[in-house]
Amino acid sequence: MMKNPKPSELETKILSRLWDDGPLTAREVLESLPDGKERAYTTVLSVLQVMEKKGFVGREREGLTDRWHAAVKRDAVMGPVLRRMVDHVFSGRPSAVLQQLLQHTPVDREELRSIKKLIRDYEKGNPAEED
Amino acid sequence: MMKNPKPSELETKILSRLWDDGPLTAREVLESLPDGKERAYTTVLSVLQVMEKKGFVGREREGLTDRWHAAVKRDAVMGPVLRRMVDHVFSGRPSAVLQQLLQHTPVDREELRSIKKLIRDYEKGNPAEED
DNA sequence: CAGTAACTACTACATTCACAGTAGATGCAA
DNA sequence: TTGCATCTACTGTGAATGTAGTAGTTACTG
Repeated sequence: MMKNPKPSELETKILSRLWDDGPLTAREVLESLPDGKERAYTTVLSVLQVMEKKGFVGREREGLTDRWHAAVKRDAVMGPVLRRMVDHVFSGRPSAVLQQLLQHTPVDREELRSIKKLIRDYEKGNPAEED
Repeated sequence: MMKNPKPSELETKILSRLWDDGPLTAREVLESLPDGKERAYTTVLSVLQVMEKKGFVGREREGLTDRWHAAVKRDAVMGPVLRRMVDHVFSGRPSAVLQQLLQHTPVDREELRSIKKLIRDYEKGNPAEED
């Protein structure tokens, strides 16, 4: 449908809510936006409507209100975003991103385990050769 | 100096060039921008001038031209950006970011080594330094 | 059935971005 | 010393973004 019309900042936040907690009403989205910023109801609704035109979200009527859902997968959106970031800002070095991550975000034991597993799995899938 | 006035898309690309290859002239920046897009010289210069006002970059005269350099550290800018991304888009799970990374960006042997080292160091409670 | 509450559609608007043209300065080539 | 090339400063512009108001619709309340 669309190639990679990157969602804007606010659009991304909205998508994240939809990805995490399935179909939500505009009001629910408004009230659970991850940055806790004050916004008018119509602000979120407007953005949702724009996003619908862009194909990022869809909706179904439920009773007297609409429930919105993401129409694109998190991977499909964020993969390319990360890819661009690695290429454009970290000189193609994903390790540089990981470094920032470890340094600037909280990584609990569970997270660390996940991370190590990801790497083990990756190595299994891509037997160390290349160069 | 400034809290976290997030640089725009293009500003970030420019910063990335300055972070990687020290002071550059406007023309050098233009010609080495990581997305390979065609732009006028004055476009880059304009953006650099705006960035200077924002405190992102500085310059020193060298002969008949200015050499621009980053005035903020990569970590100071990208750390918070990544942090926000983790919080707002990946529900606070840095591992989810790494997963996207492994899946959508090329990771050569050298990179994989770096990544593993980062994690070893992190576990040692000894976050790796720079590069 | 009239009033109110909640929702949606449509429109508006200030700001920021990305982009670039023009004019003026300055050094180099001939 | 005149002209060309290149640089910087300044100004402008279309589009996207984030924001919200207004009007209209729908349905429940009493």
